Amino acid sequence: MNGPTIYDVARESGFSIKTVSRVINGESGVRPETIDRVERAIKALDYHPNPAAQRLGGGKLPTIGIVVDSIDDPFFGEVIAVVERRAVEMGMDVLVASTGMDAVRARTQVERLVRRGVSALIVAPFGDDAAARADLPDDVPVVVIDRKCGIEDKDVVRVTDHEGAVEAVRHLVAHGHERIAFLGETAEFTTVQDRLSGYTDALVEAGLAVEPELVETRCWSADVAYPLALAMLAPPDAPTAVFASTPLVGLGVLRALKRLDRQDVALVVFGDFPLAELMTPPTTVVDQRPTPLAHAAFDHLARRLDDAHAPVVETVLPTRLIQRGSGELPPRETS
Amino acid sequence: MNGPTIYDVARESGFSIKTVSRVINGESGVRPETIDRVERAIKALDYHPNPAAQRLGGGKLPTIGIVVDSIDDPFFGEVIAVVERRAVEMGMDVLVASTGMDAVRARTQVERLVRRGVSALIVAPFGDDAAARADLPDDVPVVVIDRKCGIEDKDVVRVTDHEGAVEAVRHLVAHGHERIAFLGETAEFTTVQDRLSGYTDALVEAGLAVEPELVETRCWSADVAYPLALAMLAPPDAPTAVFASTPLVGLGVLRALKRLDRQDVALVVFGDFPLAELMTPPTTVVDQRPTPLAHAAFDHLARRLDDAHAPVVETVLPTRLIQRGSGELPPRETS
DNA sequence: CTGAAAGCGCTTACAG
DNA sequence: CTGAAAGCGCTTACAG
Repeated sequence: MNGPTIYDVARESGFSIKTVSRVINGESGVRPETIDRVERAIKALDYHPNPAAQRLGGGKLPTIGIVVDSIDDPFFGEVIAVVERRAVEMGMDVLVASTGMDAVRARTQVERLVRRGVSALIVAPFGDDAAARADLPDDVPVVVIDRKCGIEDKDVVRVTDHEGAVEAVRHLVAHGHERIAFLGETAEFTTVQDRLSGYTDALVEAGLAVEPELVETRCWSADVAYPLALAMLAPPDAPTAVFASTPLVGLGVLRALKRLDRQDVALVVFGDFPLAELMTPPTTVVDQRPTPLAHAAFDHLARRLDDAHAPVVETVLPTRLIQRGSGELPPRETS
Repeated sequence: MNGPTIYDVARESGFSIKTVSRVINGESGVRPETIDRVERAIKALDYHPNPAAQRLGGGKLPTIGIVVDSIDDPFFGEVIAVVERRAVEMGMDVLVASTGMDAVRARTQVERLVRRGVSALIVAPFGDDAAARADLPDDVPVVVIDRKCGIEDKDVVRVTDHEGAVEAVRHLVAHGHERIAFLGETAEFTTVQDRLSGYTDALVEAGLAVEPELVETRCWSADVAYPLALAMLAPPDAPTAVFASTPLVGLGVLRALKRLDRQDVALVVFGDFPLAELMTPPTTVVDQRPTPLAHAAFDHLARRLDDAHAPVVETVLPTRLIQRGSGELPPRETS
């Protein structure tokens, strides 16, 4: 039931286990010929190091931990998919953990993964800035994704939240809208705060008033967003356009529009989502492109695994406006 | 940097490490008072057993491995989300692995997880029956999900593929359709074979002809399904209804319908998907309900973790037809 | 009901 | 450039 151990490889190759260990870990200062013989023995025996023993001996597990809001969120699903693929390529595997948007659980999940001995962590922090910062370990490489949360001592990969929101709202303005609603999640997140300030800035830039009754920041989930969107869009003096700060919020808005049987409300959603192109009209989005984001995060991870003291970097990826129809609707005639 | 060990707990509680070990593992034959004192010490020190040491000592890792086609598939995403939540409840964590629909990779992924020492595995097998069977280990509990692949010696949780397909096609027949297309993935899978036979059986039952040119089984992905659906639906004598064997295929069909600007083709998709209700018309589906399936799989896992020799069971969950509009369209007038 | 010993398969110092 | 020793933190037999 158990495979060959380092002792078997040592015997087979004629060297000591220490030398085999050196070869496995790619340490320098081993004669090429020795490396060759050891590798031959490893192949011959189909030897694979025991990760638990590696860890206990003093190393880390060949494992990457990833902590996200929820695994079945399409955005994070794509991120995890990319990370898993890249990890497998380097012979590592991936431990997933979700926070369920619960700050306490976010903390315990990170703690558990660190205790497990993961080599590195990719984390979408959750909670207020202070909590998010406190949750992250200092003895394990961490790459923060999606939200900065005021974290300065870790590598961060995020998108241009502010600029993306500005672009979205400018786009609506350019199509003639003057009364544009903002629907978003709680303002606890830097991300959403940035998107909200982008919204505000774009309005001011266009010389339009920021109407507080058109700003709704309590959309925690699609289910919560739905009635709030309904309330916002049902009245005769409803806004002619909506900017939704996340795909989940956008989903709530789309449900409300369907319910109201309205296809004349302009909509731009921050974050692309599957089937957006199949809506009627197809949904215009600001794409945050999870795949490049995940690749960038993994690149940083690999770099830091190589050199724990590499300088901290923050990568801010550009978003991209994808015009599909809903964002190009003209303002409807107000009754 | 390192937390307390079992020795610290032994010292703190006044017992030996063996007794502490007994308490940790819930072994019987320990005095209640002893248990109490040890647990108190564990709490006081905030002790957590080192998983790598547990594993190396002879146990398994408190870890569940899950192998699926792809992590960003909404169906599997939901399954993984449920499994992760349940696992965390029992203090275990989750290693994810994707096959990318590649039989070779399916094998190596399972092998890797077993080598890592996971306590149990949840696997959506990939490949032909013989390969799928050969891939699964016998020394680790395995629960097979979604596809049976002729596996008889493992717990299996799947849905009523045949009956679900029959119900879908009957539904279309009941709404007056006589020319119903089948679009699906390769016939390599039992799952799709069952859905195809359900389609055929329902047609025969209704006294309708099975027209080979209406059966397309080469839809590997949404991208492949799209042109095939286009080719099937563009001609003037196109079928009036479509049964899509998976959500991915359904997506291809929806794109084709959008492209053809047709809202009068009846459609039932096997497998629910997000935003189905927001299509025009809303998409009628046969829901395979990933959440109950995942819970059932986890229940089996927990049972087998308790008793490795529990009898093998196969759970077949019922599907559910959700009428949303697209499946209730009447046949269009043929030109 | 409890404990002392040996061992799991690696790694880290430390030698030479 | 290579190796012998000790130790990581648990568990499994085996005693008593």
